[in-house]
Amino acid sequence: MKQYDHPLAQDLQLPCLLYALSDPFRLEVVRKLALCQPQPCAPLQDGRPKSSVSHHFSVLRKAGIIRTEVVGVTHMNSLRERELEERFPGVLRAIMAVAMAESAQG
Amino acid sequence: MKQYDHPLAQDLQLPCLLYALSDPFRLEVVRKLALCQPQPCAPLQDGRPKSSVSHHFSVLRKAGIIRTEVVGVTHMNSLRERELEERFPGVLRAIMAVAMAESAQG
DNA sequence: CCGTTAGTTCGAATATAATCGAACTAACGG
DNA sequence: CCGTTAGTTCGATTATATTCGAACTAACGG
Repeated sequence: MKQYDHPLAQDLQLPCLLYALSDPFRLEVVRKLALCQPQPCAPLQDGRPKSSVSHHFSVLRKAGIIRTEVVGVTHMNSLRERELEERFPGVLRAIMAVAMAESAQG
Repeated sequence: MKQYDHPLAQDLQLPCLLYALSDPFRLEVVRKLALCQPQPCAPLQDGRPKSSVSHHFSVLRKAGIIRTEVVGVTHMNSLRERELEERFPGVLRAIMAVAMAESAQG
C-alpha cells in the first residue's frame, strides 16, 4: 500500500499555490473538498477522463493543497488546512470564502 | 491622452485574479505597488525588456488588480484595493501579507 | 486466481503563455 | 518641429500546461 509524497509545509511556494487554485476545475475540487472531507477522486470527476482528473489532483498535491491517502482501493483526499493556515495565514480561508459565495449564487 | 480600459469589479473572476498573482514577477510588482502607490512601470522593470514588462502589466490590468492612468508621458499604476476588497474580501490582503513576510526574510 | 474498481503513468497532440527585439505611438521639453 | 522618454504592439520563438486514450498497477471481493 504505497503512499504519496507530500511536500513539507515550509517548502511550499505562494505562487505555486495561487497557480494551482487559478484553474476553475481545481478550485472547484478544493471547494468541494472543503465541504466534505476526506473524499476520493471519483465523485469529483465532473465528467472528465480519469487521466485529466489525476493530473489536476497531482497539481494540487504538489502545491501542498491536498493530502492523498491510499485506503484500500480508493485514494482519499483532504485539504491540508492547518498546515496551509500556518504557512500562508488567511490565504486559503479567504479564497474559499469567495469561492463558496460565488457558487452559492452561480 | 487616451486611457486604458479597466474591467468592472463585478466582472472580475477569482481564477483570473489568482492566475495573475501566480507569477513571481507579477506578484512582486503588486507587492511593490502596495508599498508605494501610484508608480510608473519603469522602476518596477527589474532588468526585463520593456515588452515583457508591458505584457505582465497588461495581465494585471485585465485581472482587475491594477489601474493604470496615463499622466503625461508616464503610466501611473495603482492597486484597485478597495474594489478588490469588496469583490473578493480578504483575498488580496491575505496574499499581500504573506508576500510581504516572505520578502522580509528572503 | 480472476475480474473489478480506482486511480496513475505514458506519449502525443493541442492550447496557452512567456520572452524578446523591432517598429510604433503619444506626450512633453526645448 | 525634433529629440527623448515611457510604454505598447507585433510577430516569431520557445516554454509550459492541458487534454485524452491506452496501457498499467495495486487492492479488494469472491
